[in-house]
Amino acid sequence: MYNNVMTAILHEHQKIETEHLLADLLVAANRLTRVAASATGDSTSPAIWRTLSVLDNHGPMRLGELATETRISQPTATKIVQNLNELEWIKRIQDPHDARVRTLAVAPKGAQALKDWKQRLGHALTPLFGDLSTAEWGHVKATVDLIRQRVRMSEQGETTIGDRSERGE
Amino acid sequence: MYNNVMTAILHEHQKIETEHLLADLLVAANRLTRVAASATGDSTSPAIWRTLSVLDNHGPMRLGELATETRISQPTATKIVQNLNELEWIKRIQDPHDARVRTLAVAPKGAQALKDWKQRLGHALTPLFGDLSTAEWGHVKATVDLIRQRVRMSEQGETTIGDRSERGE
DNA sequence: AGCGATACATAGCTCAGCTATGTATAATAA
DNA sequence: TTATTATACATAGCTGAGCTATGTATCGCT
Repeated sequence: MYNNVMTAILHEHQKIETEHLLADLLVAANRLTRVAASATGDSTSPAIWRTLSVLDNHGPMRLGELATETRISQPTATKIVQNLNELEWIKRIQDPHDARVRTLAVAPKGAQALKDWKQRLGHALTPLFGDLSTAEWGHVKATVDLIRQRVRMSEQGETTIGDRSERGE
Repeated sequence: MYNNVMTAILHEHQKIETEHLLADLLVAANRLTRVAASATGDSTSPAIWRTLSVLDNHGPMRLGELATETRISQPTATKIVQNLNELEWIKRIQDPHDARVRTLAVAPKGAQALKDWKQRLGHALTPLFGDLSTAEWGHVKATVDLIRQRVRMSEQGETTIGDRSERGE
């Protein structure tokens, strides 16, 4: 039965149109973000959750590291981190060897907030996604894993702009 | 061989943890958006592409319709539409029966811009996604289709805030 | 001791999101 | 027909995320 689903994909879409698929994925996900925002009434920005998630998955990291990892400029990272700090969702740790460095770590409050948000979001979208089959959840999970993996890959590959040092000034 | 992939999902993850999966999807997609933005150097905002895509898929629609469909407030829709209009990517058509209504449609220039963007994005992410198997593309495509379908479903379901008329004022 | 490089902060801009409110037109009731 | 209410969109004005340019403090090295 599950194999039928697979066969359907392989036969009906033997040639999947991948040309626009990634763009369509981003647009669809963006729309889903809006649906989620209105369904949960969440006023906290996606950037906050993104940053907190990265910090949570990756463990303690420097501000600059966080900026390049999440592909935002260093000043933008500074601002988001300030917001997270005011919420007491992260803590800034002074590096004992380098006074310039602020190492960032998720605070217990932040870990809880993240967990709660994911759960709230899941529940809010249950009316829409509650009836998904195991196979369909499998597609979603595979996609999430894929994206995560490739985003991690991208850390080395592409051009990074933002710090003077990296533009050779 | 492709069946092995499927079997792997079904056996190794017989019980997929769906609790946080949707949140993880949104976060991952958000990160991918950042990767794409930095890879393409695209200065045009995701909101512009989202709005243009919706208009392109749906066909001509009113501003208010666009706002509820994309789950943004009417004033936000007005602003985005103004930006799209300045780019000449959409056209505003006067409704002959109701002078208040501005019907919006994608202009040829906009359709081209959207197509070009999707292609640029696809190419820019080829280093990351070029090696995906047919099965993996299948997962992505299935996920995109799922999201689209459920987002469309959400039009009726959830609470809509934004217009005075809908808050009973 | 001094000087370039580095890590982060600040200033100041644009755009996307919001609520509250204004304005013009339609629809309806007096 | 005219006045009232409802509707469709625009405007005002705020916050936060994104950016570039630049400032400040510290490190590393000569």
